[in-house]
Amino acid sequence: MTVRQDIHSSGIPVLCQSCEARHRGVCGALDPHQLVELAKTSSRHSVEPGSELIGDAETVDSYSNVLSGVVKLTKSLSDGRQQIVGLQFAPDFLGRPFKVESEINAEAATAASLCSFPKTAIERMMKESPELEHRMLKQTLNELDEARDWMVTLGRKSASEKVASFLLMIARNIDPTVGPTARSATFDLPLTRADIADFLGLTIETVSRQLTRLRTDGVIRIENNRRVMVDSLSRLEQRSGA
Amino acid sequence: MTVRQDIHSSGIPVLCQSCEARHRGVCGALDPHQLVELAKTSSRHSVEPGSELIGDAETVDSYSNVLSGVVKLTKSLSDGRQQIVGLQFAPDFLGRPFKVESEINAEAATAASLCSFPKTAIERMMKESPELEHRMLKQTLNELDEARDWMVTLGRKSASEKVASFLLMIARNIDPTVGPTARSATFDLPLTRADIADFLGLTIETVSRQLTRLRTDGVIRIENNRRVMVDSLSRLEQRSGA
DNA sequence: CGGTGCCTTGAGGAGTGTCAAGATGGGTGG
DNA sequence: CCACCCATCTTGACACTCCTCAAGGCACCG
Repeated sequence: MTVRQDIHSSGIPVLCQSCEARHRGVCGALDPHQLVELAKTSSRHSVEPGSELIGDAETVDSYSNVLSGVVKLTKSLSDGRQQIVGLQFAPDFLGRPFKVESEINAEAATAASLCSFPKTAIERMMKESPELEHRMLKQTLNELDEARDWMVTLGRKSASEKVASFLLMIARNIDPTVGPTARSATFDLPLTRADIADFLGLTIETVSRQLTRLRTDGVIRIENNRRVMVDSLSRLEQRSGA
Repeated sequence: MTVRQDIHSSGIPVLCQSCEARHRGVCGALDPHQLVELAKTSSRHSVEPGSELIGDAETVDSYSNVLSGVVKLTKSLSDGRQQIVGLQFAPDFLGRPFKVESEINAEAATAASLCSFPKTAIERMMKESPELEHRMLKQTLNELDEARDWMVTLGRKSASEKVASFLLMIARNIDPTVGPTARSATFDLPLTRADIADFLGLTIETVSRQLTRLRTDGVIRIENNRRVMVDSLSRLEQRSGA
């Protein structure tokens, strides 16, 4: 036991030993030596809801792993209309390789903790480690699949289907007890009504009305405007347009 | 001259010698030996508009490069509502690595020519050639950027802004003379009104009305329902919401 | 010359946005 | 502990955009 543990954790930076990104995230592609190198220039930090992570200047020359919380990726039109184009959960990788400037903004939707490292460090390692680039490719492909799923929602679903679809997606990402066979779910919404509206291409009022309707129809229960209980996920799914 | 040509083309399969994908596409990542290997199992073929390329069975175990024409990627809801989630132009790569079944359909929007090869061949080469995976990552990141741009269009733009945005995007992809500084453009629409509607999350009628409005306002001219002339791209851009 | 797709145009209505008011809840300071 | 404030959320009335349904035009083809 002690020997096995020594084998597995020998040389792994303290910072990384209990880090989820080392397993399911991109850091899983790195060997102990590379982890040590990366950890030298890495730092964990916590951010408050609303903190700007990428966008108007600031942290443009670093990448991060999301360790907890939810980060929203947004794009805006010149007149202020906004659209959320992605949500990142742990242990997603945050940043856009091979591009100096991003037209995307990233903002903490909830309290969140991140592990950040300089762009140059990761980009150097990507050149050396095909496995790292392989993981990046896989995550990017997954994000592309998600983006295309949401394009269907944005383009072709009604307001009530959009809200139901959103709740389903959050349930699957937030409630750790929700597997493929789960029948019910409980979770705190990581987004305000305004964020949900920006995610679904609706207004705050429409989101609120649809949530009220789902509540009065007995599909969901809501506590404190944030906590949502879904007794029958399949009933919710029926309303999501599938 | 002859010597130089010999150097550059020595050992390159005939199939590939004049192929655009060898320059701007993923095949640019392969060395002559690998090209020869891949070409052994590759085949070019032309398809007619409407041909199903990925989807209900058929060619699920092969990848392709788009050599000419336009391919539309679609997703559908169970009740038949459809959304186009991407358009592929030459020399884009077509296919979803690391996944057995795709929930995406691909269909030729115009007459198109493709170069296809077995999944296994590419996947083997990706393991051997980091450069190939690097190119795949870059294309995937670009597609993700495009998808997110369209999410803004789908979620936050009005019908007239959507149609203007669509025309701009097509102009930039189709008319070879359109650079960043071009003031005007002429092109054939690669999509029917129904396709445009599926792309923009609108109905055929709304698309038609908005095109008519752009025409009566003098922003575009249309011949034969397909050929579009834009005298002032900046006027069109003003109407795209930017 | 009549079909058959594809596109356009019109009239009317449903669904969502807009504007405005009021409710709720969490935090702060007295 | 209560009073107050502020942000967030809900609800209502109305307007407008876009969808639905229906008819008609146009080009291509047998």
